[in-house]
Amino acid sequence: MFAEERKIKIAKMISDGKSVRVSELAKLFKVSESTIRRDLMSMENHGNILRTHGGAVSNVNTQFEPSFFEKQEKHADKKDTIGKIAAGMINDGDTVIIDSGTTTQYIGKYIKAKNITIITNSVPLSYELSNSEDIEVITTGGMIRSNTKAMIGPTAEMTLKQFRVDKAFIGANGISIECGATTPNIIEANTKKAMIETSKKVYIVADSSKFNEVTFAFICSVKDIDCIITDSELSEEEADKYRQLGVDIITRL
Amino acid sequence: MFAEERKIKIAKMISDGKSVRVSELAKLFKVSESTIRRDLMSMENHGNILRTHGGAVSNVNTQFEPSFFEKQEKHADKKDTIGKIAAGMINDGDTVIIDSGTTTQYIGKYIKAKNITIITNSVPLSYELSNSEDIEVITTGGMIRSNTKAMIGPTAEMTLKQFRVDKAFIGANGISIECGATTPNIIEANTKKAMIETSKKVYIVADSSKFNEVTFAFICSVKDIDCIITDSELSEEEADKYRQLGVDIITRL
DNA sequence: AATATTATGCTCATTTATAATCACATATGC
DNA sequence: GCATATGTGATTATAAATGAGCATAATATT
Repeated sequence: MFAEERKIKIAKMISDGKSVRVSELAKLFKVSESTIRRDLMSMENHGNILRTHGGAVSNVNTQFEPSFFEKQEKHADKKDTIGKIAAGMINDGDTVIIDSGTTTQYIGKYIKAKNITIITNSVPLSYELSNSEDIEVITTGGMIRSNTKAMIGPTAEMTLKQFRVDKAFIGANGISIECGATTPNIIEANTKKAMIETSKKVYIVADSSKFNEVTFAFICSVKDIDCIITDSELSEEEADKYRQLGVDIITRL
Repeated sequence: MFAEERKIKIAKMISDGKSVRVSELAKLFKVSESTIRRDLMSMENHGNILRTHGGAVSNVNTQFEPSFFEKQEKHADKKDTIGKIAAGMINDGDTVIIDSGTTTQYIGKYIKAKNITIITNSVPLSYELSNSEDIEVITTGGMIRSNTKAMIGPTAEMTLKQFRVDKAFIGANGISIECGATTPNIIEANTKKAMIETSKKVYIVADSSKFNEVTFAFICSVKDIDCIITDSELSEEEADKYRQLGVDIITRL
């Protein structure tokens, strides 16, 4: 490992939003702390990190615009857990679709499976996943919605028709027994429909606040859903309603 | 084994994401370390790689952190100017293809035209452009190459076939009168070909170090090119050779 | 507030890689 | 044939990267 490679990796860790510690980096790269300090010093001189006592943090707004992250802030810890649960459903060798969205975004950081293929219509997620050596990433293409960074529309749907995958993780803004899964944008809804048609097994990921909500555009009815991954604040009575319709409800690891 | 063959092989190793060591390359090719160093030096001057103490690494895994690497990346200022010139070619209402790559990436920040549609296969560029209200962004989709963050392959080509645009800005690693435009990766070359077929007018963007270089995979011949945007270090004699073949050469604003 | 703990900057020594030579061989053009 | 250019290998002084030791500075604990 060259000094430059090490610095690039450190820069990546920091720009991913993680803060780093000198001691940890030294262990991770198997070099002395002096070396790590020198790395951080040169990186700070180049301008993109901010050193702290004990390590370093990012000093710029990371690649994703604030509005995108602001959204993520709401229910962030719940979404994080949901992401972790969903990632655990992915096995070695799987082919998977991951929808764009603030909740599905969290799945990426917890994927441990090797040798998997992921199709996604999320620009930031595709970027993140493509840094992993164990994941082949395919994007759907399509028009980008500027606020969600989702690739949608006929192009995305055409791409999805070319594939057949094991599992699809779909986000939704509303879930109800009567109206199924819904989302505000009709084009995005169509893209989600195409994802569902492409997958053998359909997982809906949505925090508990989305239940008993109905938004504008229809994605699918409850019977089309194999499994809903949500957080533990969903009441047992509510969960049972879905279970009686044959939908698995998972609320914890 | 010719020197050029050796360089091409080294370039391929690096563009596959591997880092290379001078000592290993010397053993592998059965030449002295001096020779390997000379190879790497010339490759670095051509902007293809980033040398390190002991070897070299790829210089293209850096797209989301431009400010950190700008100083380290060779020809950054030239690429910046080229990007500015290219952006000036885009008029209000145009439909445009922008290829992935370190040079084309610079086009994004200078686009001033309103009400335009941009098709791109670059993940970071699509992200950046989608923040602009005046630009409709469409991505090609496809497999992501982890080091360049380019979406390539049959999916990308299929998407491109659905459209017809006014202008395409294509990057290339080598340009020569005899061999036309070339690039190291054959799948990426095919995607570039599809872009060229989709566009009425073809612009090649490449700094002057790319001239009289030939890399592995063929993109298009000189006669397929309408205009080459490069920097002012290209000699007038060289430029005239292309002009005589009907190619516009632009080296400054 | 005093003290303990931890992190830092600095210097130095060691290892390893590099640039700058020179020398030699092999093409290329006149 | 001769001059010139190009590619290569060997040599060596110079430079870069690293780790260790230690006094000083920053944080944590009592």
